[in-house]
Amino acid sequence: MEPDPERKGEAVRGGRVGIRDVARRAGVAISSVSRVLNGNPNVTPALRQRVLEAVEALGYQVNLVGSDLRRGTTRTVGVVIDDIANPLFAEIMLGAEATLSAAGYLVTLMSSHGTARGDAAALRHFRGRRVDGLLLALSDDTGADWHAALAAGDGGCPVVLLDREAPLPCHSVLSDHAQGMDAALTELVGAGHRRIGLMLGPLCTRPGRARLRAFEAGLRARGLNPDARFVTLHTPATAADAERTMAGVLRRPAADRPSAMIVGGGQLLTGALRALHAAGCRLPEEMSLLVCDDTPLAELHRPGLTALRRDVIGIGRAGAELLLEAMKAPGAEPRSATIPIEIVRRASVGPPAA
Amino acid sequence: MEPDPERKGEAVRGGRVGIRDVARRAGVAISSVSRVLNGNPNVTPALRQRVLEAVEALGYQVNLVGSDLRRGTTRTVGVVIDDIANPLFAEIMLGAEATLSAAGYLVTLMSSHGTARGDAAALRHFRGRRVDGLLLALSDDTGADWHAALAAGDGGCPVVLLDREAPLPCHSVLSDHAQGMDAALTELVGAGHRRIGLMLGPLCTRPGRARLRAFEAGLRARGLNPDARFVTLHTPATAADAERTMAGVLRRPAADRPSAMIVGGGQLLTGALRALHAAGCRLPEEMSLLVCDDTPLAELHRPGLTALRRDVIGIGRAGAELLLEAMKAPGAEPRSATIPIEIVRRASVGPPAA
DNA sequence: TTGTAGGCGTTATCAA
DNA sequence: TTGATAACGCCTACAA
Repeated sequence: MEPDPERKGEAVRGGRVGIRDVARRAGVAISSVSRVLNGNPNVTPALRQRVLEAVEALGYQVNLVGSDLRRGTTRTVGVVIDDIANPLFAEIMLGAEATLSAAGYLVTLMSSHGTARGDAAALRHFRGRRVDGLLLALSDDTGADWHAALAAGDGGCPVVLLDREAPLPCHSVLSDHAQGMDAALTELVGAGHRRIGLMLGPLCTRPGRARLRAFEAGLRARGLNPDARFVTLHTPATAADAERTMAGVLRRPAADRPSAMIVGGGQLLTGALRALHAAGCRLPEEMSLLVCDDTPLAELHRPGLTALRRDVIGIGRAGAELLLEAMKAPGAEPRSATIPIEIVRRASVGPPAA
Repeated sequence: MEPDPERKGEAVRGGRVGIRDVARRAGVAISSVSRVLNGNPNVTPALRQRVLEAVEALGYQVNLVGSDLRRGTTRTVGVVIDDIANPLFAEIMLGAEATLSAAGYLVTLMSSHGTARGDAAALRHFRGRRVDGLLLALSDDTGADWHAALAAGDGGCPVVLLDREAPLPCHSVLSDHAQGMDAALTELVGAGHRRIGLMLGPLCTRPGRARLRAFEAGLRARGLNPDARFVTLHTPATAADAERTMAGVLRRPAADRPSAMIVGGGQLLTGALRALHAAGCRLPEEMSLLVCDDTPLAELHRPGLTALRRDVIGIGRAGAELLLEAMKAPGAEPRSATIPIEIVRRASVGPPAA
C-alpha cells in the first residue's frame, strides 16, 4: 500500500478536517481562510461568504495547537490550586476569572493534590503549553525546584503567587495572617482564656507558617506560653485527620486541655466539628472555638462560629490584576497586594469553663 | 536593521532556548536531543550525558505545543464544570483525577460560570487544544450547538457526560434522581406532610429536570398535587436567590405555606438556612427540611439535616473509567453508569406542625 | 484583495 | 546509533 499523495499525513492528522480542506472546498488559498477566521478586514464579502460556507459544510474547527505554536501566545492563563476542596477556592476563582476574562483571557485550572509533585506536573503542563500567565497557590512553596523555575525569569511567563512566598521578590497576593491571628488571640484572651490550642494545615505553604508564627508570637506578647501538646499540624489538612486530633483533645480531662481552640482553614473545621458533636461538647460552655476562615458552615452552625474573614473574591481579583500588569510589562518591579483580615464575632467564643 | 541570519525567528521565538540551542551546545542533531528527552533506548550513554548537560546548562524546557502538534495527542483530558462552587465538585474531581492520572493523563479544568456561552468557550478551548478526552458537566445541556459538536463524532474526542443528557446516545454517568426524590417523598409523606415545597436550580441541566419530574410524578402517585406557588427554580442557583425565596415562603401564615421543603443542591441550602435562621424558624417543629445533596453543612448543622446522598467520588471515578475505555476504543457503543441515591435520616424531618 | 511560501518546535521516518 | 529532513496546522510577511 503506497501512501496516496492526495492524503499524505492523513494517518497523523487523524482524518480531521483541516484548514487545507476548507481552502480547497472554497477554492481559495489557505491564508484567505485564516484571514476570514481571524476577522482580518481586508477580505471581500464574496470570499468571506465562500469560506464561511465551506467551514460550515465541513464542520471545520480551528486547531488551536497550530495557532498557539505559530503565534507563540495562547490568551490563556493557568491557575494551580493546592486544594480544590477548600471552600475558599471557588471564590478566589470567581474573582480571578471575572477580571481575566474581561481582559480576554481564558482561565484554566489544575489541582496539585497537596503534593510538590503535583505542583511540578501542573507547572510543566502550563509552562510547556505556553500559557501567558500563571496564578499559583502551590501545595508546597518550600521546594528549590520551582524557585529555580521562577528565577529563570526570562523564558518563563509572568507569575503571581497567591498566599505563597519565594526566596526572591515576586508578584504576590498576601493575606495578613499576622493581623488575623492577633485579632483572634485578643478575642480569646480577652474572654479569659489562657490555654489556647491551635490546629493548622501543613507548614509547607505560607498560611500555615504565618499563622503559627503569629500564634506563638502573640501568646508570648501576652505573657502566655504556647503548649506544644495543643498545637497540631495536619498534612494534608483532611477532615478525618482533624477529627482524630480533636477527639484526642477531648479525651483529656477538662482541666488538662485547652479551654479554647483555633482551627485553621480548609477541611479542618469539618473534622473538628465532627469530633465536638460526637463528644457532645457544648460550645462555648465547655470549649470556645474560633475558625481561621469564614464559610457557610461557620456562619450557619448553631451556635454560630466566631471566624476570621477576608475578602476572598478580592484575593482572586487582586491576583488577576497583578497578573494583567505583569503580562503587559513583563520586566516590571514585583508588586504585592495585602489582604486584610477581620474577625466576625458569633457565639462560639465565651469565657472559659473553669 | 537587517535581521541577523544567525537569529532568525528570534522575535517570534521570544528569545526562549529551544531544542536547537540544546543540540548546538551538545554538538548533536536535534533528533538526538528529542530521543534523549523522550527516553528512546537507542541512545549512547555518552550522547545522553552530553545532551542532559546541555539541557541543564541552558535551562531548557520542552515546548509541549510543538510536541502536541506533531504527535496529534496531548495525554490530557479536559473537565468542564458548570459551577465550581458546588460542594460536590471537589469530590467528583478527586475520583476522576485519581483514575485518570493513574492511567497517565493530566486533568485540566475549566468553569463555564453557569452559562451556555461559558460551555462553548470551554469546549472550543479544549477541543481546539486537542485534549484526548472530555468530562462534561455543562451549564446547559439543552443547546443545539454543542449537540451538533457531539454528533460530529469523528474529529471530536471522546466525551463522557456527568449528569447531563443529549438527544443522541452518549457515554454518561447519571445519578438516579428519580429514585432519590421518591425516597424523599416517601420520607416526608410518611411523616404526615401534605404540603411539600421544592427549591431547585435551573432546568437547563439534568438534575433540575429529573428532580422536578420525579417530584411531580411522585406527589401525584401519592394522591397529592404539587402546589405551583411552592415550586421554585433558581437560575443560577445562588445562595442569595434561595434566601429570598425561602424568606418569601416564611412570610406566609403557617397554614398557607409548605409544612416541608425539599431544597436542591448547589448553593441553595446556604441561602435557605440563612432565611430560616433569620426568621427564627425551628426545624423540624415549624418546618421540615430535606436537602438533595449531603454536605458537611447538612451533616453538621444542628439539627442535622436529612439529606439525599450518593457516592460522589464514584461519579468521578465512573466518568473517568468510561472515558478511558472510550479513548481506547473510540468507536464503541455509548455506555452509561447509574449512581444510586440513598436517604440519610437526621433530625430535620418531623411531623407537620398543624 | 488574494496567493505564495516560510517557519513556529517537535517527532518520526529514512538513510547513513 | 546518529543525522538530515519532512511533516503537524497555522499565521503573516511579502509578492502579485
